Order: sequence, then C-alpha cells, then structure tokens
Amino acid sequence: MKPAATSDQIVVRPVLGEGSPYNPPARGTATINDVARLAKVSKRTVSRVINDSPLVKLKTRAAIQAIIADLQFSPDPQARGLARSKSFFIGLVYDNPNSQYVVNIQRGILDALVGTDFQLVLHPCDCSDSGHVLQVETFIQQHKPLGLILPPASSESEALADTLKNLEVDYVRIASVAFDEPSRMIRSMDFDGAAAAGRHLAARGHKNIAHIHGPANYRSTHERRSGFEAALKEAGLSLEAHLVADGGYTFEGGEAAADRLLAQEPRPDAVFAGNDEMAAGVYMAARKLGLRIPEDIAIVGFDDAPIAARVWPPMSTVRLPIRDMGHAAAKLLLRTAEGGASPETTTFYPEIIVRGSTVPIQKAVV
Amino acid sequence: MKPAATSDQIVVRPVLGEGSPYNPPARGTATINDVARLAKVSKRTVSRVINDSPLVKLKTRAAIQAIIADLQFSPDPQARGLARSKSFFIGLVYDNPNSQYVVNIQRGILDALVGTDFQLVLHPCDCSDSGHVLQVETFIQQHKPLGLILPPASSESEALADTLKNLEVDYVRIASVAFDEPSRMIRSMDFDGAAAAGRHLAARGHKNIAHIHGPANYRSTHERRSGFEAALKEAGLSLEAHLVADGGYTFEGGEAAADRLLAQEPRPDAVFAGNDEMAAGVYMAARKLGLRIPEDIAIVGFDDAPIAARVWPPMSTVRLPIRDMGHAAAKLLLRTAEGGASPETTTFYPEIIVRGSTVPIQKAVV
DNA sequence: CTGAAAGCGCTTACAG
DNA sequence: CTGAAAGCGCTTACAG
Repeated sequence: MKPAATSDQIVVRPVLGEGSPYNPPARGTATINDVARLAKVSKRTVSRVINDSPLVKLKTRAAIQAIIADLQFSPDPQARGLARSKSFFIGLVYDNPNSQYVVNIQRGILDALVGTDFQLVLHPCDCSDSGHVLQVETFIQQHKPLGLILPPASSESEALADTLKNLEVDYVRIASVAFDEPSRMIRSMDFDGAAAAGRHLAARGHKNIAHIHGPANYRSTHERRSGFEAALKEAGLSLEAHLVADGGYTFEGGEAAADRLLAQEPRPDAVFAGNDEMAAGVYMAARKLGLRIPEDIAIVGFDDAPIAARVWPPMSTVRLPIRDMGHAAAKLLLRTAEGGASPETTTFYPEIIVRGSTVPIQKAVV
Repeated sequence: MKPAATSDQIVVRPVLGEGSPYNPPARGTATINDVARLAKVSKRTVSRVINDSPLVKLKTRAAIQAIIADLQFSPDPQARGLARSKSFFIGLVYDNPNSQYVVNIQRGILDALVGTDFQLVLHPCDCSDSGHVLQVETFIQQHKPLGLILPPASSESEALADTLKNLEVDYVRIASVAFDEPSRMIRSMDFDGAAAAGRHLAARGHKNIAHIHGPANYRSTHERRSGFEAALKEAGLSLEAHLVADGGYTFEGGEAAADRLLAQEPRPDAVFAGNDEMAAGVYMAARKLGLRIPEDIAIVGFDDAPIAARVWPPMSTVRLPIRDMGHAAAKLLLRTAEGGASPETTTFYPEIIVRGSTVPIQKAVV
C-alpha cells in the first residue's frame, strides 16, 4: 500500500472505511477510472476485462477483477451504451389481449435476464394499426435495444420482421410456425397439441364435434384447427363446416360462437376451442342452456391459462409452456447477439391436460 | 439556402432528398450537432430548446424547432442520460402474484408514458426476501431511473421506501393506506369498497356471513376486512371470529379456507372474499359440496378481475380501477420529477358490481 | 438571450 | 498483451 498517487485526476470523495490512502469511492459509485488507477493499468485494459476480452494476461485480469469486486464497481450502462451505440435493454414488442400470456412471457424473459446486464423494456403495439412498424422503427432508432422479442401477434408481422432485418437489429419471434431462421424463432407445435385434443375427444367416443377458432390473421388459428382436423380424420371423423365458428380468441367471441353452435340440431356433443378464453365462453353458453359438462357437452381449451383450473368443472386443455418459451426466446436473443449460432429451431411441444370438462369428475385427473 | 459550410465537422452521410446542399442525415439519425449547424446556433441553444428552457428567443426557438421537425431529430436518451446522470426510464418494482393486476398496472403506466421520452422497465422482486432492498438499490445505482412505481406488496415495504428516500430517487406507492406524502401516493379506498360489499350482503338479508382475507402482511387485507366489518356492524350484524379465515390471496388458499368455513354448522349463507381469486376458490368449494350459488351461498369478491365475469354464475365483486391507478401513478411520478407539487393524495374509490353470485341470475345485472 | 469548453463514463481503432 | 487519445451525443456551470 503506497500513499495516494499525486495524479491530478484524484477527486475528493466521501471516505468509506479508514486507513485507505486512495479515498475509495462509495459503494456502487466507482468508475472505470477508479478501477484503472487502483489497478495501475489503463482503463482500456479494465474495459477489456469488463467485456471479457481474451487479450488480457491472467494475472492482470485477476488483479483487476479483485479491485472490481472490492469497489463493487459495475460499469454504467448508459455510458457503455453511448460508446457502442447499443443500449443494454431488450424490448418486448407485444400486441396480445391475453394478460396471462403477456405476464408469463415477461416472467420467462426476466428469468433469463437475471445475472446479465440487460433489462426488459415494454413496447406494446397495435399490429392492426398500419403505423405500428414505423413506431417500432422510431423506438429502435432512439433507444437502440440489443434486440426485440416478438410474441404473437407481433411475431407474425412480416412487415415488422423485414424492417428489423433492414435496421440490423436482432429479434426473436415466438410463433407456432417456423417462418424465420432458427436463430430468430421459438416455435410451439400448436398443430400437435390440437391433434392431441382431437384424439382425446375421438377416443372419448364423441362424433358430433365442433370447433371454435381464433382470428384468421393469427397463424396459431390455422395450426390449431388443422392439427385438430387431422386427428379427427385419423379417427375416421370429420369436422363439418357448419360446426366451425370464429370466436376471435376472446371470451365474448367464444360465448357468441357457442350460442350459435349449440343451437344447432343435432347439438354437438363436444367443442374444441382454440384457447381457454373462448372455452370459458363455451362454458357460459352451456350454462345458459342448462347443459351439463361434460355429460351433455364436452369442452377442450388451449393454453392452460389459470382460468382453466378455476371454472367448474375444471377444464381439459392443451398446455403451452409460455414462460419457458419466453425464457428460451431471451436466451436465444442473448446468444445470437453474441454471435452464437443456432442450427436448429427451438421447439416446444404442448401437452394435453385432461380434467373434468371431458371426463366426468369422479374419474378425472384433477 | 447556401452551399454547405466548409466546417471540418461535416460528415458524409447518405443523402435522403435531393437539392439539399447540407447532406442531411438519414431520418432519425441526426444529432444535436446537425441541428445546431443548420440552425446556425450553438448546440447549447439547441439543448435549451430540447429541454424547454424559457431562455430562448421566440424566433430562435421556432427556427430550431422547424429544423428538428425537418430532420426528425430526437435526442439520444443514452447521451442525455449520461450527461445528466439520470436515465429516461421508469422502473416498475413489483411483487404481485396476480397477473391481471400486474398487466393492468403496466397498461396504465404505459398509457401515461405515450408521448413522453420515458420507457417502462420491469423489475420484479421478492419482498419476502430480505435481500430485495439491496437489489433495488443496485438497480437504481446502475440504471439511474427517473423514478420507481411501487404497487402492492412492494409499496408496503417501509424499508424500501426509506432506502429510496435516502438515494433521493422519486417513487410513487400504490396502496390502500396513505402512509406517505401526497406526492408519493396513489390510494385506493379499499375500506369503502369492502364496506359496500358488506352493505350489499346485509341488504340481501344474509345473517351468517363469513370472510376470507389475504395475508396479514398486506395492508389491503386489513382495510378490506375492517371496511366489511364496519358495514356489517352498521347493519346490526357482526363478523364472528370462527367465520373468518386466511386465504392468502390465492385461488388454492381461498378454496381451502372455504372448505373449512362451509363445513361449519350452521353453514354460512354468504362469503366475502378479499379478492376474486379467493372468491373463485369459494366457488370451487361450493361446487364440491353441491351448493347452489347464490341460493345456498352468496359470494362477493374484490378486484373485478376477468375471472369474475367468466365463472358461473358471474361473480358480484368490488371493482378496483387498476389501470387508472397505474396511469395516475405514472403521471404523478412525472409531475413530481419535474418539481410539481401535489397537495392532496390522489384517491380512487372502488365500486360494487352486482352479478349473479349474490342476486339470482334472472334479476341480476349481468 | 446566447456560446465556447469541459465533462458524463464508457469503447475503439491504432500503435507498440 | 497493454496504453494514449479520440469520440459517442448530450448537459452544464460559467461568461458575456
């Protein structure tokens, strides 16, 4: 320990401990200059350590790291961001009416961001508004995020994806169809999940089966419908056109669609809804008609949102690992931004959850 | 229009339009220097315009603003942040198991942030972990947010609030009790909302009334309980100790509590649950016993979360304007950060929503 | 009401 | 493997 250097750079700061000749900065207040001075190296070298450059002698690195730890130094994200013209946050660009979905995606992303230098910034958008691409563009130019995560429906906008590609900003799309490179996709096999729902209903002996799907501009709408239809066909059943309706992925839409479907003669004995919200709408329609679930009408949803387990009887549904997908999306984005490769598309397989809306409660797996 | 100045600062950039002798920077790419040069003023003055300083001649200001608009210049938040050591985002520090609540608060905040320079960054925390205050402290020191918004339960941590006060970072707490200055509080009158629930049940003629409350460490737990109790007392009724149970604000906790309460003799004929999640648990417990709602057991929840309208029969509940509260919190934070004063606490009054779980469906307001 | 200059805390060619 | 110097795009005392 030598007395304080006589550099004119030394700034008087509140002394924390005693006996230190360096006037160490208060916790969390140190800058790269403090570290460099104490380590007797240039800040260029400290910067190398911060950024994991291999071009630092082991001993030098260790010494610097010790001082960093001692000072509880952590580099200022704004300064780093300015210097490299790239900020330390990830943007979540979402246009999803489903709170449950949004929160789970967020949680998954946040899980993956723990221990990294990155923060999550929210950027809601209305993809049905033609101005949304320009808004995202402005957002990116201003804030220079490391990258963007796009869950459905924003993931399905090719205009948006093209713009991002032009701006050379990384992104990861979460969707049920692999419409982009593996390093830009997290895929859920909605087709397979819906097929499992179809097989389940067929195995239960249902013949007169209806389907309520989401909006036509969602890819998942088609994946789920065609997966379901394929499974029925496999079982020798078919999905009649008059038993298919659009529920817009909303509770109200599902209820209205079910009102119409359940009024038909003969009444369908089972309904597969493209998500749990619409399935809850089917419950409502069935209640209004005094129908018993599942005796008069069996119901299967999709998502395994909390509501599925809270209605009576508990709802059979297809579970989408939303949080895990958010986690995977963030990991992939981080890896891609570091230059890592992803030869294969990360894929998630939904699983069917059987509850009391398809199997009478005493025998159901609740 | 004169030919390009011969300053050595001029950088060659892609030309956008034609005919401009200035080689204008591409859209969204201009810097304060470009603006200053074109306006023939110092960047100091441009900075004054950006920051709404009154010390600029009207004509100068107008000229600069025209150029800013023309160039679609918008100042780099990272550079501004670095210079003033304060970033352009607001942190949402939350510890809330309820997705619905979280998303609505977010939406409200985001509504208020549209058109401002600020972004919303998520900072989940586990307030039951003693390390959470230190984590938030680190977050603040590193990222220097303009301020923080704290919904329950993080709003209820005095340790956290004290730390924020010491760090001199602005914050707004959202809670049912005014335990901080008006400029730091958004209050919801849960007491009044719960009282309305109590009056409603009393008016319906219920005598044997039970209550399921949240965790003891939430202030809202006490507000809701005491508001409810006060209303019953007013009606000449009392809340018997053996008819009060803790449901932990969760669906499962509510169900378990209801299992116990409904097993008692005489069975309660009404239950007020401290939130909709627990009320949904009461539905489940009632279903298992084959009880009719509301004939055998009336149920009232709190929040008016989506689930309230999706169960059968639709649930009577107390509506909390969560999104509006998030909006108000963000507005208040922005105003406070600008030095604005707030003499009175911003207060929200919940309203009771009567549905089929207290009034048989044919007469209910659905 | 306006400007020249220093500074915020980093990164980055460029040298060595 | 390491460093001196310039630069990222702003703000801010300080002068005038």
